[in-house]
Amino acid sequence: MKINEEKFVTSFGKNLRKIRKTNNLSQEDLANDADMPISQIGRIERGEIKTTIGTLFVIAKALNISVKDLFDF
Amino acid sequence: MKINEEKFVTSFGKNLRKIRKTNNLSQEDLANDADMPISQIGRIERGEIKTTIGTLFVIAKALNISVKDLFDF
DNA sequence: TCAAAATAACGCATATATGCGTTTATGTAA
DNA sequence: TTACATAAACGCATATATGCGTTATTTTGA
Repeated sequence: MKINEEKFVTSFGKNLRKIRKTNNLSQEDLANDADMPISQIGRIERGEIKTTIGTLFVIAKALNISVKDLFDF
Repeated sequence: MKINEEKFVTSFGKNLRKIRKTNNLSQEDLANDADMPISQIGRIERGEIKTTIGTLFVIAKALNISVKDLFDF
């Protein structure tokens, strides 16, 4: 993918990790709350994949924040 | 997918369409600016698919807005 | 009503996200 | 160190987003 898009995806992952840690949740905790595999949380946080808005929705819900907040970086 | 997620995806699509029309762009215009197929824009706006954050990025860029703004609904 | 523009709705191949498991590496506290 | 928790890094099958056409349908303006 293009360089800027790549940067965006990694920034998103870092921001998600930051939010998760702020809430004192492990990847496993978040995975359980969002009802998704731990491995997927890891891949998203590392910026390996471009996750979908469906996943954004369930993650935001598990974190009790809005999807907008996931892009506050 | 779950009912709430479905609603979220359709809401997102409607919001994108609203933003696009506010900017007086046809689907073709936006598709050209974002360098993606017209059909994909249509499917996203109709809520048929759960697009990825990579696509969110290129669409937001084409609209000269931030990804956050795409979720302002 | 007519013509043109815009959008919807297909089909199909390919790329990639997801889901699930296992193994390795890293960090952290006793 | 040792033990434990956490995260990374794999592999693999399946579901789905994407890309690119083509054809219908709807909308819009003259």
